[in-house]
Amino acid sequence: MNENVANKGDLGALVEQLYFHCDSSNSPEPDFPQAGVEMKTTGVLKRDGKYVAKERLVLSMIDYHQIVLEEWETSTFIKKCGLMLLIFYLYEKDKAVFDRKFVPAPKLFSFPESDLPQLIMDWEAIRDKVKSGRAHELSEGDTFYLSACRKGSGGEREKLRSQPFSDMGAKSRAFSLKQKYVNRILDESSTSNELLAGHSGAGIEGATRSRVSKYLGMSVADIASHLNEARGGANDKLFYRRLAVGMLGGSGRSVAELDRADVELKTVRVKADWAPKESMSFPGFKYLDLINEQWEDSSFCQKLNKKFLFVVFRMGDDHVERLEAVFFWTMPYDDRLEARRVWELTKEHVGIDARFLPTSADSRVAHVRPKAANGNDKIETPQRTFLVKKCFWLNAGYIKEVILANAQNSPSFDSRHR
DNA sequence: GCATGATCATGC
DNA sequence: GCATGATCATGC
Repeated sequence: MNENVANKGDLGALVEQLYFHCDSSNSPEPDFPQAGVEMKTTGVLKRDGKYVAKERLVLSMIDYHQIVLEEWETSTFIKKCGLMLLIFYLYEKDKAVFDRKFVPAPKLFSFPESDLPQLIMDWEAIRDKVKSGRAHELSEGDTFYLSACRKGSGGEREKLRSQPFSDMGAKSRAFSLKQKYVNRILDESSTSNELLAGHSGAGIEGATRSRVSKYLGMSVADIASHLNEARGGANDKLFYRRLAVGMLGGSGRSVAELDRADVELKTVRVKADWAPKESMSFPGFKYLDLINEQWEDSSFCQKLNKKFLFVVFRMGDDHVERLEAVFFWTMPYDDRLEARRVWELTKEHVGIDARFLPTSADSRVAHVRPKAANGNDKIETPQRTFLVKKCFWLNAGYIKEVILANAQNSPSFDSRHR
């Protein structure tokens, strides 16, 4: 056993061999078959006095040929990971594995009863995607707690696996618990294990639907008075977001239950014809960072791989703005490829002349535009010039497509708009 | 009326 | 001080 910081599996293997005197293996059986316990070693960071997950917790590999034959209760996954010994260590960069501290205390973990409805829905969503011959389209954004994350390193990473109902090769993936979900496991003080209080049986989608149903079709003015919210100044750009958060039962800027599931909340205001007033912005990038990044590691890619919750307000023909639609959305595979193309194009152009980046005419899906405090808010480019900060945007036209495809059930959806 | 550039308010 | 989510403003 060599002491190699780079080998991410080493610490787990060391603990298994030196402490528990057993072999590390990649078998579908739990690490301790007699006890039915799977051991997982994972890094944590300390933030504001609390332990938080360094990353998602990767569990067992997904066998595309096997999972389509399975049900949750008797699945390979639940056999292996139904009961886990979670061993945490404090991740400190550049520290050799032997020197790491094991904090907080290990935890014998099984999935809480209240999370099961959602976990099962997640597992089934992954299985059913493979069943429909779309294993190659899997995305972490497909699900809420349990996701299908990329797994494999170096050359292995690009190696494709076969899937049962399609000739397309699919990237190898493993079940994983989202980072935010692991944070909840770590958070001892976490009182609420509920999905959305009072609606746990329905999963996050169902719970969200029942939360907002009473507001659908209601005018913005009525919603605001219901929630005791008021528009701030003339430039209150977060008013609609506060309404959305309020309707979803959250406070401040976010809804705790959706945060834990790593859901990206987006409020969209559309005109009578369902066209958004604006394109949709994403976090800014630094020119100098972008040229050294890979797509998979870019923040744009990571955002687009999330599950989104759209809260759509529409200006009616009667000039009254209403809550028109609330729906979850995951970016379709082909559109993720197109977003990637725009990103790669941007990376290439930033390297040549950062003044000229893709505009909305260059792609159906995404473009690049400023996102800065003002005209003086500039950062350095590879050409050693300084340009105003920018970010990626999803085109308003693309967002319109998404909304039209998902808002059919809204109170005043009119098929003529399709 | 859209595309593009410019900027605001807020929370951490 | 900056990242974030969002909207304003202007020219074509």
